[in-house]
Amino acid sequence: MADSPRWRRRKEARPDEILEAALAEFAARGFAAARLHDIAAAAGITKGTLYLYFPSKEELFKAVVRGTILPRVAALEAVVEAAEAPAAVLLASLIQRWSELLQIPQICAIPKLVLSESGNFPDLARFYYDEVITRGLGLVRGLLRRGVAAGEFRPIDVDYAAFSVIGPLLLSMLWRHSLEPNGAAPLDGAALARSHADLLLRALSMEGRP
Amino acid sequence: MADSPRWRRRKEARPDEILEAALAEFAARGFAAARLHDIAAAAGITKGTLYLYFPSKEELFKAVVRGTILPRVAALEAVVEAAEAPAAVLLASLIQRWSELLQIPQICAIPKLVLSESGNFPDLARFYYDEVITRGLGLVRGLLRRGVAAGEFRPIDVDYAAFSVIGPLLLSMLWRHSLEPNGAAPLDGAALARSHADLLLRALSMEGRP
Amino acid sequence: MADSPRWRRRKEARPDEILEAALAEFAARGFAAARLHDIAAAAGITKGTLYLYFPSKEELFKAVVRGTILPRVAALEAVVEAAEAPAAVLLASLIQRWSELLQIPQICAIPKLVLSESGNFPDLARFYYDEVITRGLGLVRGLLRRGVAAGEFRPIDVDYAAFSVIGPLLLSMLWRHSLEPNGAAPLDGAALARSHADLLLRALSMEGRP
Amino acid sequence: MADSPRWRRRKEARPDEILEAALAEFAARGFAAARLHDIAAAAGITKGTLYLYFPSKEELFKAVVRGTILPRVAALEAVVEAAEAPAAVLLASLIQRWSELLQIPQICAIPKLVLSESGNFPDLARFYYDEVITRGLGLVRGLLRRGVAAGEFRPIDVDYAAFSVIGPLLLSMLWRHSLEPNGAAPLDGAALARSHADLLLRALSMEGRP
DNA sequence: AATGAATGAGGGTTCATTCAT
DNA sequence: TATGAATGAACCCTCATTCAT
Repeated sequence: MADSPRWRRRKEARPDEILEAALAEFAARGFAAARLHDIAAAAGITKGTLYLYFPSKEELFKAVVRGTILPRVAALEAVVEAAEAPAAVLLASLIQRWSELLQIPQICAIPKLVLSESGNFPDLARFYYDEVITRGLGLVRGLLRRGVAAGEFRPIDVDYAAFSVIGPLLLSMLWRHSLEPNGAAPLDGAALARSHADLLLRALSMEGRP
Repeated sequence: MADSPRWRRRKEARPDEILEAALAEFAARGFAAARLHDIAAAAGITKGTLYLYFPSKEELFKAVVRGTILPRVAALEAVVEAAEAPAAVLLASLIQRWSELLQIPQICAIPKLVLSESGNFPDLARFYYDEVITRGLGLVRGLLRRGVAAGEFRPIDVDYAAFSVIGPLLLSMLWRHSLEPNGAAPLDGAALARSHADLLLRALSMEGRP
Repeated sequence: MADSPRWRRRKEARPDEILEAALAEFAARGFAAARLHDIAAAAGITKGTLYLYFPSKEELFKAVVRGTILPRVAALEAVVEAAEAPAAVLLASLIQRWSELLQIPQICAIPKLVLSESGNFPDLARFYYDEVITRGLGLVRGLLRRGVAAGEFRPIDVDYAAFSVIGPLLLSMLWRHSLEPNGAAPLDGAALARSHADLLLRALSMEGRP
Repeated sequence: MADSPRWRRRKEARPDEILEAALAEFAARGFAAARLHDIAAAAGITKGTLYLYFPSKEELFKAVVRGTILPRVAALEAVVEAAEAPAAVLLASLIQRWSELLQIPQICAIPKLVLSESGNFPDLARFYYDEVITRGLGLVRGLLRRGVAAGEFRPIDVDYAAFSVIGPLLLSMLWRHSLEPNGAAPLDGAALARSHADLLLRALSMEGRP
């Protein structure tokens, strides 16, 4: 029994298993309504053990948000910054990459979680704003600016245009996470990405200009 | 003290005062973390009195969401359906009207509230999907369809295009409600509306087409 | 309307209507679980009005018990004291009279009520003991004593024999009130009275004695 | 203080300690008026700990009643069924055994508790009727039937006679529990048992019959 | 490292009682 | 006299957190 490999505890894997279980629970119920008992059970441990890894429910929650989202943002940034392609191509590619995140439920849960708990966790909202939103918006704005500067895009207010780019992508994540499980029509991420990119590129193009 | 009565009868005004206080509290903390004690205090009554008007915390929450959002949707519908103007004009007008809702914090709180609690209140999410989202999307889709049929807009996939229209508007509400209080740059609703409408109309226009 | 006789309030009748409703409610739920709201509703008035007639729930409860039981005891006492018949006849008659009380649910409820709440209402238990039990037992003991003195009954310990007389009668009331509504076999009060009287008279008789 | 731990693990002993404390509290106040806080304190624990052992106040109450009474009934049954003695001897023995239960306050509390709460706990009343009353009455009835069949007892209506046997025994329990603490004359259980048995045996005997 | 019994503060809910009308 | 809106104390129950094992 004691030496059965099934029961060998991988000490290093623990924190990640806990974070995964916690994300699922927090996403399903919100911070306040999530129970540590359920998180522990889902992670295959007991309540007391949680406290060996995280000092409180709050810290666990913050660790969940911080740990889940940052790597993704960095990945998207890399896509854009490394490339030399025309802005139009990069924009379409960025939208398409983002739409692929729709396949990952844990990712779709994060925006809802942060927006939901922004009132109770101001520092988390701030962190998310600084590390995710600002960087994400900056990514898009830089891209638009490049396009305008290169004469690919017509001159626009880049700051607000970025909202037109990102809004539908955020909407699709919230839709997937919060509405589809409650009877909403399922979303075809790829089709949405194509449609959105098509509209945006047309909106930005110089065509038809004198 | 002796000459100020402990309480006063205000049966008629009470429910609305309660709903207002409850919306503020639910919006700030979420359903689970909101305390009836605080809602009551904000409404100028005591906890027990809440139960003269609403049978439980849950029902109070549902009444808040239902009562706050429905009138607004109906108002927006009326704007579009009554008008005979070209689709492009209507679309710009719809976006501008919506952007005016950004001035009303209570309205901005609703989407977050529903998305946050969709996991704990499936029937509320369903109600919101049926009565708000479906009707809102339908409004936009009908408008786009009219424009396409009239030869004003180029032929597009109306279903997905509606996401491109609505996404940024939703984003602006969440931004105002959840991010601005936490350090995010303030949003100029009118400017955003102009920018978004400009991009959309360009994206939809026949110009530059053979 | 105002002069409709149906709605004429008989001020004098009020207290009794309240007592009746209160007895039913207290009997069904016990003192603590009975709700003044329900009592008032059953009496056709509102909660506040109760306080015009009784200063508190406790006093209402005491009035219920006191008002319901005392007249009955007095009636039974009169039966015995007035009569000149032989003790055996009187005993059978007393038992039969008592068994008739089984038809009156309100009466059957009283013993349970007093026994139930004796812990919370010591003065009520005391009152009941002094005014009902002592007098009831005294009635039976006096009767037995008369029979022994007259040579009708064999010499017995009158004090304890009274328990043998009264116990089954009490049991029948509790049975009717608490058990029959919960599936117990219905009791034939008259048959029980006959059987009990028959056994008692045989137990007390001189027959078979030298 | 520093050297006395705040609590100690006693998983095995706890349930019984709780049941004991709960019985005392329920017996003293009734179900509705009993406070879990007091029960917990009497058991040497805190309120929350109760819920580790019983899921609700109701279930605790039911466990109290079920756990306290069943063993006693079984014990009495064993006394009667195992014996080969004449019915008269058994009957006197049964009454005497029962009277010994008067020494155990917890037992005397049970009938009152069940009768009191029969309105609020129909299933408990049913359980008590099925498992205690029916079996107790059956015991007595079987014994009487044996005596009649053997020619020891005169022919009587066994069903009703059982009430004459049991009623005084129940009365003595209620007396002990509810009246003695409130000023009633103390009962001598042994003397009452002798008196009752004497009367019953005389009532049932064939003596003096032609 | 891991457990899970125990805690205790805090929340939702009920209801006897009060009092302006 | 009668109402019923309002109160506030008290109760059951939950659950994050602690700590002896």
